[in-house]
Amino acid sequence: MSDSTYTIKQIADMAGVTTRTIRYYDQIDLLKPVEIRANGYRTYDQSSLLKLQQIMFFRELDLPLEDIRSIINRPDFDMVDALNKHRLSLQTQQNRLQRLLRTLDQTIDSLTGTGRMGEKDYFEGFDHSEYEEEARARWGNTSQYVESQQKWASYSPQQQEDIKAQGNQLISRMVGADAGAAPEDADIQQAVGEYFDYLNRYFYTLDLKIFRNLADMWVADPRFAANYDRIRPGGAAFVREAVHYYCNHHT
Amino acid sequence: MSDSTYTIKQIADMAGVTTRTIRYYDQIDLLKPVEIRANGYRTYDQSSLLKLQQIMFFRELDLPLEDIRSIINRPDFDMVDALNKHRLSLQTQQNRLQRLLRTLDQTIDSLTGTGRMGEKDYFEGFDHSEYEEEARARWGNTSQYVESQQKWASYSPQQQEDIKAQGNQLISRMVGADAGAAPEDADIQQAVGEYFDYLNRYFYTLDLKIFRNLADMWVADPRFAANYDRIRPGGAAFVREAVHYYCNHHT
DNA sequence: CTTACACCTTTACGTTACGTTAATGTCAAG
DNA sequence: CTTGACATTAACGTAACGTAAAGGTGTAAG
Repeated sequence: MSDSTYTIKQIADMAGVTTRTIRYYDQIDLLKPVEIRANGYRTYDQSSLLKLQQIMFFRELDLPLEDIRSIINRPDFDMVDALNKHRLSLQTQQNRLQRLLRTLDQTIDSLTGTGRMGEKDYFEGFDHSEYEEEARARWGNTSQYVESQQKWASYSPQQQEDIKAQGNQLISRMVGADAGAAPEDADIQQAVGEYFDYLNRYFYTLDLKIFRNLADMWVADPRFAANYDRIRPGGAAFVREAVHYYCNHHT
Repeated sequence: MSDSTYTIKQIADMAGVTTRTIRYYDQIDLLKPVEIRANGYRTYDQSSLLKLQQIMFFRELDLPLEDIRSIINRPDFDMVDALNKHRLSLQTQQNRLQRLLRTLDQTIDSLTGTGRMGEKDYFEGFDHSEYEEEARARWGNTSQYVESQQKWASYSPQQQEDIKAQGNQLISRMVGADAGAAPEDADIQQAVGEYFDYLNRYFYTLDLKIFRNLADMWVADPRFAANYDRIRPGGAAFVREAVHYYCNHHT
C-alpha cells in the first residue's frame, strides 16, 4: 500500500491540473519527476504530490511560479516577509478594484438616470455638435438621452450658441488660465460656483452631491477629461479638486 | 488653432501611453490613423484623441481590447448591460482577493505565533517524520518552530508513536470512514470533540476560535488537505464543516 | 495475434498587450 | 553637413499554460 508511485496523469488528476501543467513544471525545473523510466515515462511519488499541492497553494495566492520556486527551493527563505509583501500587493489590487467599482457604479448610475442626473449635462456642457453623432450612437438607447435632446432642441439656435459660449467661458475660468493657480483660489472657486448655477439654470436641477459626482465623472470619462486637459494638462484633475473643495465648503 | 493634426508621439503623450501602444492599436484595427502620409507617418486628429481616451477609459476597467473594439464600433451596443456584466466580474475578483487575504492573514498569524497557536499543531498532527525535513527547511527560521520541536522532542519515542497513532485514529474518525455520513452526525462530532481535547492535551492550548481557524487552514493548505483527501475525496472540506459545526454549537 | 483504447512522449505554435531592440528613413535646427 | 529627435517595419520576449500533431507504449478484449 505504501511506496506508491504515480504516473503523470494520476498526480495531475489528484491535484486538479492537466498533464500539460505537470510537464511545464518539469520544464521550468519547478517540479521534477522522481524518475524517468526507460520508456520515457515520468514517475512521481507521494512527496511529489505534496510538493505539487504546496505549489498550488501558493499559486492560488497569485504568486508567480518564479517566486514559488524560490520558496520551495531555498530553505532559508523568509516566509513571513515574503507573505507580507505579497499581502501588500494583494491589498493594492483590492484598492484598485474598489476604485474601479466606484467609477463603474457612477457611470452606470448616470446612464440609468439614478439620482435624477441625466447624461444631459454630461454630454451637453461642451460643444454639442462635436459629440452628437457619437453620443447618439452610444447612448441613444437610453430614454434620458432622448429627453435631454428634446429639451435642448427647445432652445433657439441663438440661445444654444449663447449657452454654449457661456459654459465654455466658465470652464476656461475653472481650469485656470494661469498654471500657477490652486483649486482653492478665490477666483477659481468663484468660477466653480457660477458653473454650478449655470448647470442648474440651463440644465437639470442638481445639488452639491450630484455636482460632485459629475465632477468625478468628468475626470473618469476621457472624452471630458480630454476637453479639460486640452486647455491645460492636468486640467480635468484640477477641476475635480476645485469642485470637491467647493462642495466641501458649501454644505 | 483648430483642424489640428497630431503625430503619433503627440497623441501618445497626450494619452499617457507609448507609441508602441498606438501602433499596436493600429495593427489590431482598434484605432486607425486618419491618414498615412507619403513618408509613411501616421496622422491623427482631435477625434482620434477622443477615441483613444475612450479606449483608455475602458481599458482602465480591465476590459480586454477585443471587447473594447466591440463597444467602440457597434453603435447599438448595450452599454449598461455590458458595464453591469463587467461589474459582476470585478466583484467576483474582489471576493476572491478577499478570500486570499484572509487565508494569507491566517497563515501569517500562525507563523508569527499570533493567537498563541504555533505551527506546532499545524505540522505535527500528522506523521511527523514525513514532514520533518520539509518543515525544517521552510519554517526553520521561525522561533515557534524551534520551540515546538523541543517540546515534541521531550516526549519519548514510544510516547511520540502513541500520540501520533492516537491523532491519526481521531482523524480517520473525523473524516468518516463511511461516505454516507454528514458533518453534523453525532459520531463525527464526538470525534471532533475528542480531537479538540487531544490537541489541547498534547500540544498547545487552543480555544474554539483558534480551533476553527486551524480547520480553515487545514483546507487552505494543500499539504494537509491532501492528507484528509487521501482518506476520502473531499475529506478536508468535510472536516472543516464538521469543525465549524462543532465550534458553532459549543460556545 | 490483432485490435482497440487509454495513456505516454516531444515539438511547436497560439494566447494578451504590449516592451524592447535592431536596422533604417525623415525632418528641422544649428 | 551634422546632429538629434522623431518616424517606420520587423521580429523576438513575456507568463503559464492550451492545443494540436505525430508518434510510441501498455493492457485488456476479441
